[in-house]
Amino acid sequence: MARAAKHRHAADSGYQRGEETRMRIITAAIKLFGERGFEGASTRDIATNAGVNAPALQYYFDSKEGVYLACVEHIVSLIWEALSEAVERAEAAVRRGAGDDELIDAFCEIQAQLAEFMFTSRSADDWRLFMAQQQAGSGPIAGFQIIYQRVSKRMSEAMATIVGRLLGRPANDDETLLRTMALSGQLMVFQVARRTVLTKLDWDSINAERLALIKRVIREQTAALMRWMLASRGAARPAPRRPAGRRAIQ
Amino acid sequence: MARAAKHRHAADSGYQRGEETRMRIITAAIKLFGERGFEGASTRDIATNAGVNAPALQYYFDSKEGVYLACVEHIVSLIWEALSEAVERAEAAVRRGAGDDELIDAFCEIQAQLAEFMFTSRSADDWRLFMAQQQAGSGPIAGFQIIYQRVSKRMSEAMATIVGRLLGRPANDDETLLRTMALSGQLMVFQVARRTVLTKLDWDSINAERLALIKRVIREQTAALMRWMLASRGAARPAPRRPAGRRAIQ
DNA sequence: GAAAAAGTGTGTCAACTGGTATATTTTGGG
DNA sequence: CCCAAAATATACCAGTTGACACACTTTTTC
Repeated sequence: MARAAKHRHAADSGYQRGEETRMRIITAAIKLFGERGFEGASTRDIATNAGVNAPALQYYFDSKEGVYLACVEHIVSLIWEALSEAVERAEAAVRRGAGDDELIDAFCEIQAQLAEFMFTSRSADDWRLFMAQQQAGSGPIAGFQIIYQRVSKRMSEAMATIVGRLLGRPANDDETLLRTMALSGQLMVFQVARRTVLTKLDWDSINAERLALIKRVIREQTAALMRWMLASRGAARPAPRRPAGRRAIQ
Repeated sequence: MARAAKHRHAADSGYQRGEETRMRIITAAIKLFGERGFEGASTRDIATNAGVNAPALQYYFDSKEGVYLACVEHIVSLIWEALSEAVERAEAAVRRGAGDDELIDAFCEIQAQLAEFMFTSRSADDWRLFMAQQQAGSGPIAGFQIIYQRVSKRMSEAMATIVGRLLGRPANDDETLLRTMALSGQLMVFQVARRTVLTKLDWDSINAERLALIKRVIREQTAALMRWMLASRGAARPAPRRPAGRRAIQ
């Protein structure tokens, strides 16, 4: 919080109006950063879009980078708000040594919450693009990493721990982590390549029914994969030729 | 090809020197567009990096957007060069009504080729970032879609057809397409979120050994999922209790 | 070997960028 | 009501951007 002193704007003042415009700026910035990337979005456009004038950005956030980081903070807090419950449940399940089915369920629940948030959160389109730009390398990546880790690290550690349990491997094992990421990729692809998805399915948007379909597919496949992991646990690795898990199917 | 007339440069002239510098510009542009996005990369920087002066870009490509589209064309042709064989094999397997195992293998082979290309292609880092920027929405997206479809459409149709066969559903069915994409996501995540992957695994780069591990994980999980699809084919959806087909597994 | 085409270099422009200095207005507590 | 803090607005700066006009050199062709 040492940085806060630099701002001319006292973030925690009793003044309400300041907080409001601060929020308007962040909202507009997320949208424009998402659409055009960090360098592509000009501070002037952000200001106009937020209904303020250009120096307001310096007043509230010191610099363009400050605006960007404030956007990250805002998005991260939104995500965590949506995921914390599921993640904490998963952590608890692991701690108390829950059974395999329960672990699988906890994992799927995190994914389900994530999917729900990805597709239904208000202004989801805006921050999803923002995140995509970030992954692509746009913006002050160092600052992003620091802030983003708050939610990402904890979530993926919870997921990796579960996968590790099922595999009978350490949670920080290379293979465990890779498998966890591949699992997450099933859902992630719908966030990152949403445009491609919509085009290929000839969908105009994602309504409740379609979201339910996506969630079902992801859940089924994730559960199937995790049961497969369970079944092949301990099996000799280099010979996966034979039908190792006959009754591994649910 | 109507656009070609606009260029002062005759792309198919006998002149060799022109083609060379044209290529140097594209190479430099892919790198810079990838690092900084379409708007973040300046034509001057691209020119300097390519060892030419600024107006050369207008001379060869008419405009900044022209440079960008030429980059897309170049990348797409590289990708297709790497994937065409595997895709054509898959298409052939489908046509001749090959067995399930063979279809699964053909699918995995496409993924394997893609992985190989993603991680080992010369200057892979450059065009991967370029693609990531594109997916994020940076750059003249309309032009990209048109060009990119040349490879993307055919590849994903081949993959969807195989998945459809295994599921006993049409290839253009919503569920088929979603499952195909979720499958692809397992690999895609390593392209899109490579930075996250490297950080979480504490890897500095991806060497041959690590690539082999990734490919094995993806292949195993993809094959497992596809066998699961096969096994649950025809089973009543809400009650996947019975091990419907044990002979279906491999 | 000269004319024409292809390619390269120099100088310049108007538009826009992020940021600053500096009013002016609005707000809230005494 | 008053006045200091908070918030908003005006005018401006130096640097960069994409693009252009035009002169120059190299290569090909007849």
